[in-house]
Amino acid sequence: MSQTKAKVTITDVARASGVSSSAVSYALNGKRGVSADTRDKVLKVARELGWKPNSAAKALSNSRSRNIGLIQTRDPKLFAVESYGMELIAGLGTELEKADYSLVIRQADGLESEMRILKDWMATGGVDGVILVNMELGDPRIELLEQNPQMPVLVLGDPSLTGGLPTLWSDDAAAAGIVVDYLSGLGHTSIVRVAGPEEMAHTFIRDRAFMEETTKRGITYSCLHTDYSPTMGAEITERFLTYPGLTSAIVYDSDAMALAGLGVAVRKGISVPRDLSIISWDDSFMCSAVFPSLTAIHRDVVASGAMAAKMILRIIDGEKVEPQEEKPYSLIERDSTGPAPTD
Amino acid sequence: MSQTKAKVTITDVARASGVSSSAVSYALNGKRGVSADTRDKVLKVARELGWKPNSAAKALSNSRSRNIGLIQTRDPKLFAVESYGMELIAGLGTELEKADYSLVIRQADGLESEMRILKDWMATGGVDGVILVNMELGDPRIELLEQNPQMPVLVLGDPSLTGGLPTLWSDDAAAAGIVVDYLSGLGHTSIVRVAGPEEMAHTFIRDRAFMEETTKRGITYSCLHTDYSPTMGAEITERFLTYPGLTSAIVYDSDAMALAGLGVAVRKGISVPRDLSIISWDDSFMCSAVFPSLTAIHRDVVASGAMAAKMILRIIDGEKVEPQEEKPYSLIERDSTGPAPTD
DNA sequence: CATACTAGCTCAACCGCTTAACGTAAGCAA
DNA sequence: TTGCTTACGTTAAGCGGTTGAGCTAGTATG
Repeated sequence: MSQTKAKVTITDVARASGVSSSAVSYALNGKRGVSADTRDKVLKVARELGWKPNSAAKALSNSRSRNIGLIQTRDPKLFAVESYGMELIAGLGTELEKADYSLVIRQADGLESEMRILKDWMATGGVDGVILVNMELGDPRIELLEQNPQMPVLVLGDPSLTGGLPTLWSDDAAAAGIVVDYLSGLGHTSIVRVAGPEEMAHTFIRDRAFMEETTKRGITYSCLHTDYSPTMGAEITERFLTYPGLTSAIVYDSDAMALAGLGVAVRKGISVPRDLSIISWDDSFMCSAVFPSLTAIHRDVVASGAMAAKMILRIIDGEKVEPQEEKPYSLIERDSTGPAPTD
Repeated sequence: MSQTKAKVTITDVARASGVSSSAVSYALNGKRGVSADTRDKVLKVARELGWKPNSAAKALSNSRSRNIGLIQTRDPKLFAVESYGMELIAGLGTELEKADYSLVIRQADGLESEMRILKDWMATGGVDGVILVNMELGDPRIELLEQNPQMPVLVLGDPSLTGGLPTLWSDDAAAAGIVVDYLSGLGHTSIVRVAGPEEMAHTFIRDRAFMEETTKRGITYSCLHTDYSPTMGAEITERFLTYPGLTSAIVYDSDAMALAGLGVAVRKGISVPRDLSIISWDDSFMCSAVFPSLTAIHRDVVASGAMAAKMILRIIDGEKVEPQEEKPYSLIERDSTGPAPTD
């Protein structure tokens, strides 16, 4: 085995193959300027010596770090609650891997520190592009990135709220329609929604869509916003269920809250789905594992992550990328939903 | 506002403050060699121009990338199932952030590709240190890193299986003792364990510990290994519960499998905890949200991540770091465990 | 046969920052 | 005055690659 001693540089390869370092560079990068013989020789030597290009040198020389940046905001504890983050990373990661790109993750404890990190990346060239997630209403990141068009960016969020930046988005409004349709079809005339934080862009989109869809069908609709924590989801459920007959269906904006809500209902002796139907927005293994299993709005986050990776790479390559829609949500019917109770 | 036009380099700062670029470097890095006046001037100019050191240049010059590497193996879909990964990242991230380090994540689809990535990092200098997780028995990564002592590494795993490498470890054997003690105290005379994959180092440790602890107390113990998927956890539970009276307590190696197992039991009309006690190894919000809530072995993964970050940074700084133990596991008693049924 | 062109290679500059080595002037003691 | 420090700056080399501009020898062209 080749004992990788110290760092082996292009100069070592050059010396060992009896040519200049430029020739080595040409050979290794498949450029013209060297004969086939020399190229073979160099490649062979490089392989034997276990040469790999130093990433810093390469980055400095062609101003490309081969890094994609992703910033995690929100409370670390809450993060773990959601499968979204991990699935996204997995999807991004696998696809970036193929392009020999790395995913750089930084942790922010709010929009301000996220802005700082973004500015940092723009000034230091630490990443070749960024992916923005968890967009808020009037998000300052949009303006920042619009003002600095030299930094490739992909926003995961609704195009109506992301300025002119390239986006990958899910049609949450359509999904809201599916949910309302479905519940309405089961005879429910009232829907309660335990939503995410009000300032989140996707919450806003959903809020509006639910409002419209329920109004259209003459369904009573009421909505309370949470911080996405299961605890708060449980509290609100508790409050709603204290007055029986208030609603026959609750839609949760996350699987974690749906699970917590289900727990509350069961504890209160409320039968799901006989007395109460529950829908989880976002599907995960929990939804199918728990009893009764949870009807859920499903989307393939890993696939979206992979798609996002492909898009940001194209954007980095200078392509103009149009807003693209994810594979649409689908409703997975399980045991937590049923006909509205006939009182 | 300062319109960040193009990249601003140290040379720009030098020109603008009328000194050489070296003087600027000294000034900005707080080194001696410049007068207080000059230093102030330079700092002021740098701030005005919005200068930030180019990370590639800095990395090239002092052979420090300020990146810590973490490799995700395992099936992306399975990943999302566990909160462990995300919590670890969160813990690492917040702590690295303080030291102005970034977390670089790469996705591998097996040990071989993980080895490739590690070798890559060692040759390219892409990261200053790596954190190894999900250790397996006879893991080839140990040997690789031992042979290349120039690459700082921290292993998250039991010191008995990680050669001489620095480790941060949890005392799984002790926790196994706690579990067996607890169940034994409740009068259970038989324990079934739905474990993780056999090749995982921590599974091995737990296997051995459970075997010893149960033998010591004369408890019937049987164990089946899974791939950690909730599906497989459910299947095995199904199989075990087909013969009633086979066991009165099941311990699951992950919260996901525990939830799935609970679902199976409830569906079969088995009362938890009256007829069956369930313990989840690894606690998460699910365990408290579900009904009945799950008694669980708890550890603070976010805190461990933070500790791991501090350790790897010290290792990078050349300190010799002794194997360190995480805050010990604790058993959180909830509703899924109770006295053994008296037949 | 002189000229032009091209393939194959080397030189040297450059990416942006660090740092050892050196120069210079001021400060101080003898 | 000389000699020795010390403080403050500059120059230049180097980190490990890339790349435009030569240079040289071989081949095609008129």
